[in-house]
Amino acid sequence: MTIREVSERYGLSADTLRYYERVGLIPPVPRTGSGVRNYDAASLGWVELIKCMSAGVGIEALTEYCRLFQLGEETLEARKALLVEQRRQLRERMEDMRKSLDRLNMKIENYDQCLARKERELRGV
Amino acid sequence: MTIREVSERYGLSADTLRYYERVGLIPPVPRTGSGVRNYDAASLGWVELIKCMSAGVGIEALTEYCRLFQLGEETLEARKALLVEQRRQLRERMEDMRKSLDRLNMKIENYDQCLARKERELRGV
DNA sequence: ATAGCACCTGGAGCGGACTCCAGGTCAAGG
DNA sequence: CCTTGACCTGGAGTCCGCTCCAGGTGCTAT
Repeated sequence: MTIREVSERYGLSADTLRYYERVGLIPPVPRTGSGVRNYDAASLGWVELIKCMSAGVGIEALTEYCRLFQLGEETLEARKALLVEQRRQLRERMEDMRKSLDRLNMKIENYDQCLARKERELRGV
Repeated sequence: MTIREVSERYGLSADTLRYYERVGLIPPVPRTGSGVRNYDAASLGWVELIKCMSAGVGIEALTEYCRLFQLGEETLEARKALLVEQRRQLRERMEDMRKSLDRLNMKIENYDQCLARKERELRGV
């Protein structure tokens, strides 16, 4: 599968796909004789994984995960530890965002009341 | 209240507090005769607001909110619209992060099973 | 009077996550 | 053959959200 097809399938630009490979977010993609990327099922799996995870896990952790994966069975525990730590951090950030959201909701409600009051006053005049 | 005291109270560096003011995340802080910042209750309120919101809302939107606020009553509706739009975006990002978290949980569970199986095999030998 | 310290400003630097570009290669079609 | 178009590479540029720095000012304590 060409980079263009992968790009279209996952909604990631070709540049982004090359970037992911460059920095080691996904293992080297197989190439044709002339050096053109030819994504196989394994590569597609990595692309899908990274696309999904990159919203919540940083590049650095994901490259480390990819590196460990390529080292084989011996790194199973290290990989799990990495994922657990990333989960902790993600939960923390989500909790902060939830606080922002709560605050946003409070403020919006407040504006609603404020605007409704002005409305009534206008009609009362 | 000096910048140092505010810094300690909210756990934000003095540099960050100056930065917030510089880019207009909070309105100009009152100064002493010699130009030193002297935070009053209103400024503290802004600092607290920004600290809470910055986890979920971008700088640009927050500066715009601050700008509108300083323009007075006329901008009530615009401010509300801004908050509603930011809430929409925040919910979207949180949803993406939730997907990452789900995926992370699945993978961790998988590693757990994998490691447990290896454990059993080891004991079985 | 002077040393020391907290504070000021404008501007540069940084890390993360892309995004864009110039210049080059290759396979296919006219 | 020669052009065209998709792909390649390495490197530079961009945006965000800080963070650091140099050089300067002013209060305070000795």
